[in-house]
Amino acid sequence: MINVAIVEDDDVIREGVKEYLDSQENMVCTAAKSSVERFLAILNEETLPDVILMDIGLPGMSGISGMKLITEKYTGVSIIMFTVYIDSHKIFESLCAGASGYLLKNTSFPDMKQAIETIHTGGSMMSPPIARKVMEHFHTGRKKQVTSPLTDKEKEIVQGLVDGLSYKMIADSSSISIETVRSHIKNIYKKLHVHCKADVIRKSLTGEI
Amino acid sequence: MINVAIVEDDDVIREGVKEYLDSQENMVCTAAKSSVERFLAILNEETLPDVILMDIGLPGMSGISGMKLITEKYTGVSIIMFTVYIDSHKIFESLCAGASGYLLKNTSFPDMKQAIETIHTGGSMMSPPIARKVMEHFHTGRKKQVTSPLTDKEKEIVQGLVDGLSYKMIADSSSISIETVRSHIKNIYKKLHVHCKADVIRKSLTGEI
DNA sequence: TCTTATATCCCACAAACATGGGATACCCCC
DNA sequence: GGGGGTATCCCATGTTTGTGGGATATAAGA
Repeated sequence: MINVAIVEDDDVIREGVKEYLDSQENMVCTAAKSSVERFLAILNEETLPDVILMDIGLPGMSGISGMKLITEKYTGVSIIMFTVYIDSHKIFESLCAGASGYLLKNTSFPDMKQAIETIHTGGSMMSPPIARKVMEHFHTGRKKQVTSPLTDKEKEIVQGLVDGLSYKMIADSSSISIETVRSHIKNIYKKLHVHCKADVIRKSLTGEI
Repeated sequence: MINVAIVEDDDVIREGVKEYLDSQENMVCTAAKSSVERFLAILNEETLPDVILMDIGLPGMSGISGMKLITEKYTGVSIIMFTVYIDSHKIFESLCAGASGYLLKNTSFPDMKQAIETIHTGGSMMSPPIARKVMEHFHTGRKKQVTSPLTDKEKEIVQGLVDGLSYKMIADSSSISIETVRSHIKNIYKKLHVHCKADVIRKSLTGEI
């Protein structure tokens, strides 16, 4: 049984969600409050739910501020932001503050149920437009390693090192002699001005190459 | 009608997915290739699909490298990474390289279909464990000390390794004997279940410790 | 009190790595 | 045609690392 709470000021939505959740055989809505303040007033170790559906635009304290307070005090509770905002700033503020999921209010009840189940089992769920924003956030970070002085073969060797393989294992996986691997590595060290494997791995993982 | 291509070296999976997609009334699998090289050989403006399902662990060029080539040349195509890797490094490398989705291979056919539809309409989809990793990436400042089984001294040694120092250099910088460093490292290896320095560095840099 | 974890040190041996030499062959470019 | 870069292989030598054994001391728990 998954204990769920909802903090949402719109009466129709809040009560509708509560009714739907209570009608599921594997979950129960233990609290349905219209503001963070009212929710905090009844929150303690005993009433702590597994998952909280939290609106962002609330009267009084915002859902994001509320989430920060709750996650600081109680570990182990997962919070799903439940809102109409597709605004990047609110999304990333929520994620950075510890949200485990981000659902838009147009999400269907079955999808909401699935999201709650997923998050309860350690996964995470975002509505597709939110996921798109998050993805695009990473896409902006691509532009650098055109400067890599390494050849494809050398990059392949480097990947082997990063994967924790020994020279022998790299040689086998590329079907070349260990001596060839050693030779490539000598050239890699020269190009990168390093003198040990650890440096190559660090440079690779930190994006320096 | 959504044109989909799949690049996957496992014959059973590739043909199974192709068959499933072709049996859907709103999509068609226009290409099913076993390597990036073979896919690129038939790829042009006419054969360009709407969505590409791309394996990461492929013989020859990796799916991530393949994606970089494709997204650089053709804009407007969406690529879903389709793989067994839950490794943070691979996830973020994929996202930064322009992936529009990230599905694990245990994804059901209906979920896969939904992901393709979602991505085709401008959304994005990640398997829940992947979404969790992405979310955790934003959760700054919490999580560290709960996941790390290492003591402060051991973390100090690990930092030395990450910085590319030899045992001797770590010993000097901490004003302890090299034998003590070796002893700590033996304990670190035991705790992390690894057998070489490279693994420790990778785990540290990818946030696994 | 006894065990456990931590931190400090030592020895010895084998495996892996770093570095210096080579060699051959291919390809591209001037 | 020759020089430069790449890819492939080999040898020798010394260093670093990995792993197995120890030892001592202290602090924290069961």
